[in-house]
Amino acid sequence: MEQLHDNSISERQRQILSIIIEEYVSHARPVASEQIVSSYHLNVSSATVRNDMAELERAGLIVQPHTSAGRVPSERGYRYFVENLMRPKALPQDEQRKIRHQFHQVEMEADEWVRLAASILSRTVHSAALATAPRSTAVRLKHFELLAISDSRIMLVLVGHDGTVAQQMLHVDQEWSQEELSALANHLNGALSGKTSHEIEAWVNEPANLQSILTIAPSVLVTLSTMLAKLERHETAEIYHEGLANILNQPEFRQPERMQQVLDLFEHGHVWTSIIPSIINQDGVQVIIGDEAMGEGMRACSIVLARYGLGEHLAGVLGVLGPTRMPYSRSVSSVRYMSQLLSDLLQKSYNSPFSGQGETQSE
Amino acid sequence: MEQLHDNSISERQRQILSIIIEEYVSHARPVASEQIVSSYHLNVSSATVRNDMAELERAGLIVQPHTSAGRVPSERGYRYFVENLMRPKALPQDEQRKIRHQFHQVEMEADEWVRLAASILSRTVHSAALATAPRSTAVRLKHFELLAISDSRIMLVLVGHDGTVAQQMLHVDQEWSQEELSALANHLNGALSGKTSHEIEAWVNEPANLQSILTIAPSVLVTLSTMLAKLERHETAEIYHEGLANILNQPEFRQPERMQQVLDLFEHGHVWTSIIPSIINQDGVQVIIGDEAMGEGMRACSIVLARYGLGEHLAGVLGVLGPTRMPYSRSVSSVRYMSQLLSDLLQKSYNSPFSGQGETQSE
DNA sequence: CGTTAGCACTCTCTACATTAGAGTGCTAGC
DNA sequence: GCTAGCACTCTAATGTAGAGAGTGCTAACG
Repeated sequence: MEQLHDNSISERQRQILSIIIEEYVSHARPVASEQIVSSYHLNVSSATVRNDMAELERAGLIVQPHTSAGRVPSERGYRYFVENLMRPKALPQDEQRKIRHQFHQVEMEADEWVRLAASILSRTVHSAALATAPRSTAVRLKHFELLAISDSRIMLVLVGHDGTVAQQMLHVDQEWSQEELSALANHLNGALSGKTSHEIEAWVNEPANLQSILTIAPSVLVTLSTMLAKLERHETAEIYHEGLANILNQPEFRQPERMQQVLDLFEHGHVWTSIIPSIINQDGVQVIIGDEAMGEGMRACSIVLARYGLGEHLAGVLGVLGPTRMPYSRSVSSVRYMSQLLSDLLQKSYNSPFSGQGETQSE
Repeated sequence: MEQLHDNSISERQRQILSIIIEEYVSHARPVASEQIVSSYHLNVSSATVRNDMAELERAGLIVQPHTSAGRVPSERGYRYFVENLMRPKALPQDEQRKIRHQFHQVEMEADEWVRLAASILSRTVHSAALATAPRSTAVRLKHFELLAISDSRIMLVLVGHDGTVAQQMLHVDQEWSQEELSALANHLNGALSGKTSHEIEAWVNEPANLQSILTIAPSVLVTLSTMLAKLERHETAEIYHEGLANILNQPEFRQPERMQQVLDLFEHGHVWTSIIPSIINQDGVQVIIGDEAMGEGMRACSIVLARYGLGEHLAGVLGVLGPTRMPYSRSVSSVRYMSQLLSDLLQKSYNSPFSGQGETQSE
């Protein structure tokens, strides 16, 4: 049925591609035709497999490191596998139980859960794992403080209704006493508590609201609003990571420059800031292979990511990063299960008084 | 004059030890007697140097990887060098200028400075660098919030007078409404704002203070006090790090297990939590060689650390981590200079309204 | 007694040649 | 369309020899 659909890859060729990928992923060395017929009973000879491999190579799905070597999947090959061939099955029951057990063992907080999730992921998939703590997608201001730091600097600290915090320095050209600042903060807290970034923005535009307030009020308000907005977009989210050693030990990262790139990624992860917001807004597990989404030079790396959270209200991202030679099926299963699990835990823990406007629900 | 002082290491032998260390540090390969006399004019022959080297080996300061190889410094050798031989001179003027330039280029905040400091350190010393943001050594409560998260959980968020923040979850056996919690927080904020952890502790012990307050008040107060105390001890301090690739590329970290150890150190740095508080309370640059302070297995690593900050009030830690084969002299100079520079910057920036009780100073 | 030239000895490293073997592509035949 | 068979290519492993690096020791020298 599917034979014609993508030009002229026969069913058996697909099967061979699958085998090559599986074998290569687990043994990290080129796969030979003889090896395929002996390990899997295809009812054809190695010569036939060779012919098929020649075809797969022509289609750009596998490559040959050198003349007398077996075949290795190409990036396109992995992509094809992930999209058409692989069928990730759920994690085995006992593994699921073991994982759940670790979570239930100790009563913990969201941040700890996320850290634990990264740790477990990195171990089950044997690669690096990463995760961000859950954040509300619509943060409401709970309270903020203005602190006089020096003549020209004021620190603004805000607390969201969900407990998230953010700090930012404000530069002003006039000196303000702590008393003046506290008074201003008091006044504004009364008016703004419970508002979102948009609502604050709107409030500022009501001329009446700004009368008889200190002259720095506008800049304070703008800063407040943008800080809330940043929180919502997860721009300031801290990213937990774990298991770097797992992938840096892999043969493909022996070359110093490859290693350098991966480490850069984790030390000042500019890349994440572009990827994470896009993941947050999608359902399901996303697979990024090679340099598909990241800059050139992140070849040799793949990422499997998923969103977790409570519907619209609270969300985070978690996933694994490994070499392109990665067990995609297992990774996808693990990431999917873990995101589901984390969502469930959050559900139980935050049957959330702040999830909506006034709608408080209880069990 | 110093000849006798430590048993029978002659002046020339010390000189030879210095040369061996310098050479080995920069070229990463065992140093031969011939190499020493040809590169440095010692006015003696290689045979003499060999005799001295035999003696140095007997003293445990150098070792020989195999029979026909040159010598390599031992951990004791490095330690001896750091304590008796090396004289770190200030960084060259132009380098100092270049570094200062990077700081002055952009007006920044303390956190950014610290990050930049780590980044510069890692580049000037060519190893990994780490730094913690400055924290007050006596944090006063500015404000706190109680947030109803679910039936049995309350989140406590506190803001210090210097802008530091901390969050913690509280478990309670009774359900509290957000209104009740806010009222309690309001009341307590009024009474406690400006107090240190000790003062809060004392306040709690005044029986009169706890009358007619909600029953969860005591646990809230205890939590508040311990959170403040943790802040002061830098236990929750985030550690910036940079330049991991610099050291993981070094030949001594080729073995996977070595690499593993270093990465563990950075991923969940339990080690730091014990080292950092002890550094905070000392002046000057500390050098930790091999597994002197860290667990077994951190062989092959050395750390050079120093405190920076404003007298008693505000302090942080910064330093570099590299292989034991590290340019100690340069590291010490760099760390010293950087800590001085950071202290100066803080001095100028935080001519601090909150450094003492009420003593506000201005320029 | 400290220093040195000389030398034997040990060990490593490199180059080179050789071989074994892995794996393919192709051809001819079923 | 499949397969047996084979020539061809390239890699990886092995062995050998020689060069070179570096030492320790000894005997001689001031």
